[in-house]
Amino acid sequence: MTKQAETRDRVLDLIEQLGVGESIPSERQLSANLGVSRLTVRAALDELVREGYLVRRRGSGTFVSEPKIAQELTLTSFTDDMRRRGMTPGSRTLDLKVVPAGARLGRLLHVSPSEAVVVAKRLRLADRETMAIETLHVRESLVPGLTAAELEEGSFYALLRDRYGVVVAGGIQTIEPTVTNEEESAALGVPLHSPAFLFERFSRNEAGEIVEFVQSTYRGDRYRIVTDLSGSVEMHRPQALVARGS
Amino acid sequence: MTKQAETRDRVLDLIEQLGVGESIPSERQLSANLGVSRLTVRAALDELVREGYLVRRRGSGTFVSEPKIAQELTLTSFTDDMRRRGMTPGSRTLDLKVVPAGARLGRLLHVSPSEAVVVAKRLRLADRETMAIETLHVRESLVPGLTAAELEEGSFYALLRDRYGVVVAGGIQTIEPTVTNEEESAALGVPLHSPAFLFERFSRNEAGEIVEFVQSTYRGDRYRIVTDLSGSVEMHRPQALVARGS
DNA sequence: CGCCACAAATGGTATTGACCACCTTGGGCG
DNA sequence: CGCCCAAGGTGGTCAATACCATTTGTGGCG
Repeated sequence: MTKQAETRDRVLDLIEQLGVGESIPSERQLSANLGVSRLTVRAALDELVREGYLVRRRGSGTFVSEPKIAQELTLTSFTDDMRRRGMTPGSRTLDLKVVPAGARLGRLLHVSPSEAVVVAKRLRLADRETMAIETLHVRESLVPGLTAAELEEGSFYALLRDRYGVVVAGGIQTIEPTVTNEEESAALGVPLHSPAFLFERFSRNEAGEIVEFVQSTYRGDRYRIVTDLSGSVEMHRPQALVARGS
Repeated sequence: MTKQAETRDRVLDLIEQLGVGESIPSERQLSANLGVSRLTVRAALDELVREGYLVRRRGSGTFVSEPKIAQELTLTSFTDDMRRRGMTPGSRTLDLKVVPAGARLGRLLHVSPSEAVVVAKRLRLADRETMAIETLHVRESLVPGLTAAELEEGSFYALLRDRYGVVVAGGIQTIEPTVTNEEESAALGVPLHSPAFLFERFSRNEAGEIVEFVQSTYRGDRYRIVTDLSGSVEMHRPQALVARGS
């Protein structure tokens, strides 16, 4: 455990005992109290400021900040995303098949066109209501024996990690507006040609290899993206997805 | 100009002359070459790493990273957003009027219904092509004498800061999918009922007062949101703020 | 020829000391 | 009583130095 990490934890303890808007001890005081140099304190505070726990005010002090809606949220998992806002996530597998990748999928997943690929179509539910319809593409060799039932149990990423030892380390996601087609309208329970988000995500493991390609259509009447613009200059970090309350 | 900012600019120059994947000089070399301490170099590099220009490899060096197209695209102004995408931003004011806020606008802007409000409708251009149509609402007392021409010159936020001394410090933005109506289709040059993004943004100054309310409709065929999910694992921290008593 | 250990170089962490720019506050003056 | 300004405290920046952990290339040994 580095001193910086220890300092971070100590300050986090302090933060928990304080209310929003109260000030933490000055950097010099923390330095003396914790027996570390001021620069180490600053490095730890830098981290906490980046994460949104604290705000600095030059000449004044460092204060506990209001919890930000957008902080701590990751875009990676629908399951986590829903849980964080108190909704119960669910999943219903509509179809699961193993097929040769073919030209298009092979190119997208960076595998040979003859390689076996699992293609699964499923509904994503929040509080038993359909929030999105999703098509998942993943190399069959990564998830041998994957069943439709397993896909409904919990987070796919947790499954990947715990059962198959595949850790999702990063990815790229694009979002565009679209309108629902017949299949999507029926699945989501919305009128034909309703506005919707189309999410396309490529996930990579630590080695940079593509793990999955996912296309999701989110109903536009119940799902919206909320971004917190606080600290627009310095904070080049999180964007978060937030489901609109019903 | 602080030494750190100078160092940052120098390194940025170096980056432009190098290709992706090439290494910049070591921190110690930069320190010697630029005549600043290694700490200052590190602070500057920290910033560039945060912004995605560089990646560090312990024991190996610091390298130019692949350009991340738009990972914080919605966090800044349209002007900055387009520049980051390598396009030339522009603006054309369609209409600008000063009207009483009324009930709805007064509530949104947190002002009296009788207060004068500037309502401006303008096209946002990228490389001379229409990218979005936007309606801006701002208290008239904040921007006395604002003209249509000024709105076309550059970033509205730069104008607010430089001419009116109003610094936008934060805000909340929501994004939802929609389809274009007649006016939007005509303005954007797309068919009626084309998919589009509807952005709604509330900006606040440092005091937390609402500065502006903006509604923007972005054409969905040319504008996509791209998010980089790398690092989402690291950001997955225990959240003490939720449990904290208020 | 191939493997391995070691040395050099790199970024990561940490200390001490100093000065600056800014904000807050309290005391003094009108 | 109220205003103003100076002093002290705060975060922001910078220097010089030291040691650690990791990576990598190279030279020597088998």
